[in-house]
Amino acid sequence: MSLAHVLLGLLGRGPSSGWDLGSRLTEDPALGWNAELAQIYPALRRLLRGGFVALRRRRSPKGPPRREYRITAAGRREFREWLAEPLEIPKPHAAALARLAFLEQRPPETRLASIRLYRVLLSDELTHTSPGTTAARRRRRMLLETELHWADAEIAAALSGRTLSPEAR
Amino acid sequence: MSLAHVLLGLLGRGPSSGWDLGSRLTEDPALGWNAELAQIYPALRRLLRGGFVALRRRRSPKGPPRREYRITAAGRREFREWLAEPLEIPKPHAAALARLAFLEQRPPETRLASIRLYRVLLSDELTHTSPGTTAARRRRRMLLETELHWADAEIAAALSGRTLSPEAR
DNA sequence: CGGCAGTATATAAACATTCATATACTCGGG
DNA sequence: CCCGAGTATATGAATGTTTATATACTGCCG
Repeated sequence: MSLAHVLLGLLGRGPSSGWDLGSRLTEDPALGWNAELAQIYPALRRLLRGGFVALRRRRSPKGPPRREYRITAAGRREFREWLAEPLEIPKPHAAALARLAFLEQRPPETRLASIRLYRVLLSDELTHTSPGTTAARRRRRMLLETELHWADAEIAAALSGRTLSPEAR
Repeated sequence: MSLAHVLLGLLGRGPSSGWDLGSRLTEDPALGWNAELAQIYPALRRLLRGGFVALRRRRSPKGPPRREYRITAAGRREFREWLAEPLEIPKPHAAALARLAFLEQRPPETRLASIRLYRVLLSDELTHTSPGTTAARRRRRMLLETELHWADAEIAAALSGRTLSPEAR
């Protein structure tokens, strides 16, 4: 049950609404978790019922009234316990990676095209990535850079394998 | 719906049973997907009903009879279409990363301890990782190595910040 | 021969996540 | 003044995933 705890973590930095929490999750992939609003709203209600957050309605300059949640002492306690739980290397669940894993079975042109496309996505992502102001962001940036190197190496290898003239300097 | 397609991909390398597919998924994290047996068995049945795989029962040297599935022409077609779908940078869903993202809020000792623990996990994982025989495995290995570097840098930074004597050679 | 470990399949229930859809309020442009 | 875009909350249905549990067959050890 990570979503609830990630929300508590974000609320620990200051009160905010479900909408804001959703934006922060999708805007900062270094947070390590993503969720739709349809998931966040019920989660906040459960947290409220459990006494981990408190609610204050505020009318907003635009749009309907905001429901601002702030973390309670019980919420902080719960969050700290979750933070202290033993870490684990995550098990992968990513369609893109699954596709990459089967590339070897495809003809070289297809393979090359896929990796090139993935490379574009990676460099896009890297340019939209904020500089490493926290450990988690530094980590994410380093990983993206490594993936970029990997993609370049695979592209070079595919080219040299196809043309039989080693271009992989 | 990635699980079904990953199973088709694995079956493309040769017939196998639900049990074997499960083992392969958990043993090779470079495949990019993980699933429990409780999820794999129903998925295989759906593939069978859809005509994407065919079933043959074989008695095994030990244990109950194996149900071996092999991919059909329709299955290969379906798999190829899935492979051709556009790639996307995955959205993160990993409790460990979510914890790391909130480390900044914790006292330096806690932070240091957590990163050190994560470093142990990483180097464990790296020693159990088979050499890069495929693009996906090379990718995974490179990423693990990068994470290791990241962890070392963070540890060094935490130490120098705490002791005020820069040990980060 | 009784129990344990490993192989193998299976299901129900609980839980988590995504997708589609609806509503409401504000502001600015046509 | 109506419409679209952006802000904000919400729900139902479908789908996907995990956890707990059950069964069965074999070989080995005590």
